[in-house]
Parts: sequence; structure tokens; C-alpha cells
Amino acid sequence: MRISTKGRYALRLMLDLAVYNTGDPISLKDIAKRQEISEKYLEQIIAILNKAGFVRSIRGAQGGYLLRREPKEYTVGDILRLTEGSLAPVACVDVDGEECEREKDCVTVRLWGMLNDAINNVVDQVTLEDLVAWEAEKADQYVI
Amino acid sequence: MRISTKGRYALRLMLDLAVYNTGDPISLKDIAKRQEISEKYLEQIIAILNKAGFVRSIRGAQGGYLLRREPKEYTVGDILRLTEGSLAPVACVDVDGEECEREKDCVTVRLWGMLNDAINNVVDQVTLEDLVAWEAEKADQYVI
DNA sequence: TCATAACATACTAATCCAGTAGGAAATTGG
DNA sequence: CCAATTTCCTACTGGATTAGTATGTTATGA
Repeated sequence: MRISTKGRYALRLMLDLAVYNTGDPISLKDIAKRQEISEKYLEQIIAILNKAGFVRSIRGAQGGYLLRREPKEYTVGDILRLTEGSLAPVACVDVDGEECEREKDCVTVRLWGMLNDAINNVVDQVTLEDLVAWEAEKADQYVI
Repeated sequence: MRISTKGRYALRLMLDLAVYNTGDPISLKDIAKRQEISEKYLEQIIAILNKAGFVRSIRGAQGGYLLRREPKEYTVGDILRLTEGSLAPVACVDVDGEECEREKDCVTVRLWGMLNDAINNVVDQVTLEDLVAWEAEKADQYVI
């Protein structure tokens, strides 16, 4: 039941783009340094985000990446589902997961449905903007 | 973010023991047949449940397994954590998971904490007794 | 034109998953 | 006492996934 590094790094990557946005493209090198994540690995992750249109890329020197939309328009669920695949705890409660032969007899699907709802209720409610706000809060604590 | 077959089968195994309990031991062979799960694989799973004292075993002919406690005294969380290991979505919100160097800077832990709480809130609230009741409800539907 | 940075693809070591396989030990009915 | 039943124990395995490395190619600004 773990979220893999792919999803977690994607989230931190998007958060980094949101927090350090000035309008100029942000290079992966900078993100990798700040987030302490292998740049090469981030390349693969951002490729997914780029293909999905979550970020815009600018090639060449002084190039980098920018968010395509406002932070509040990305939910955590959007980012995790894109990079992790489905977040459903079992295939049979997945939106487009395979059906199960035993479904009509099986009461555990009700449980998995509840679990699925609980998970979605969190990830679809929290946006990148929230994460940015939390980061700001956290920074305040150290100003004192 | 999937619950593996181990945890899911363990749940169905325990549910089977609760539903078909008559006081006499229930053999794995019967459970395997009813649940359509490999008996050999179930052996490994019930070994975990047995060692943890969740079930009682009776060896030899006419032997089998029995629940040690009342169905209402097992939560789904008990069973899943035992067989799956931790249900925490990331290590840093795990009760006895390794700590993270970046924790003081990292805002995503707050998200993972929320997700962790949401998951625990479901699995620690639902008991085997609930699953038995759901099964009974389901059976009623077909009596009409 | 050269340094920078994105883009593309292939590879790999380690771990986990979902079982199979084969036999030893205990118990009971005949 | 013996044979069938059933639990118990350990080892093995093929395939998938994870978490990256490695090696380049292409585009762009100074």
C-alpha cells in the first residue's frame, strides 16, 4: 500500500514549480538540487507530466519548465494518478479495472469501496495551492 | 497503492471461518474450495494468522482451523496489517517507519498524514462482524 | 559555436508478488 | 496398527515492478 517514489517525486516537482515560479522557466537541475532527487530520474518523471500537458517545457540554454495552469487547478489526485496509475486499493473498485467473477458473492468489495472513497476524498480535495500554502505556513514558523 | 492478494485472501479466509463456524474445525480444503483460492497458498497465509494467535489449529484428520476470538474483536486493520505489513502510504508517516532527513522542510508529509488517517479510519472501524453482517444482507437479497 | 538544457531510449540490480513443490508430523476412523 | 486426512515447514521460481543509471541526440540562447 505504498505510494512509490515516482508519485511522490512528481508531487514535489510540481510543488517546486509552483513555489519557485517567477515566470521564467525553471531547470530540472535546480529542482533536482533543491529537492535532492536524481536529475536523470526527474527527467523521466517530468516527461510524463509534460506529455499530459501538466507542464510546459522550454528547450535549450536558459530553458526549463513551467506549470501550465494555476496551482489550484491541480489536485494531488490528478498528479498521483497520472504518475502512479490508479490509486484504487484493489482492481475491482477501480474505475476502469477488470471485473471480478466473484463480485456478486463478495462482500469485501464493499470494504474496498469505502477505502477507495476515503482515499479519493483526500487526494481529490487537496490541491497544489494547498501544498504551497502549507509550505508558506511552515516557513513562517522559522521566521520567529 | 494496491492491497496484495495476501491481505485480501487473509480477509476472505477469516471471513469464511466466521461465516461457516459451527464449533467444529474448518479445513483449509473447504475454504480453498469455497473461496476459489489455491489451498497451498492459503497454507502460507494462515500460518501467519496462526502464529499471531488469530486462529487456532487442530491437526490430523477432521482437523482444521477456528477463530480464536469473536468476529467483532478483529478489525480489518488487524488482519491487513498482520499480513500486508504497514498500511501507511509512505514510510515517513508509518508508526515505526524510518525517519526522513527532509521532514522538517517537507510539506507533503502533512498530505501523507491525512491519507494515512483516512485509510486507518476505515480499516480500524470495520470488524469481521461487519463483514459477516454484510454477507447476511447480501444473502437476503437472493431469498426474495 | 559552445555551453546548457530538454528529449529519447535502453539497460540493470534488487526486491516483491503470487504462487508451486515436496515432504514431515500429528491425528483419527476403521 | 494402518491408511487417510490434515496441518506444518521450507525451498524454489517466473514474472513484474521499483528506482534508478547510462548514453546519447536535439534545440536554443549568449
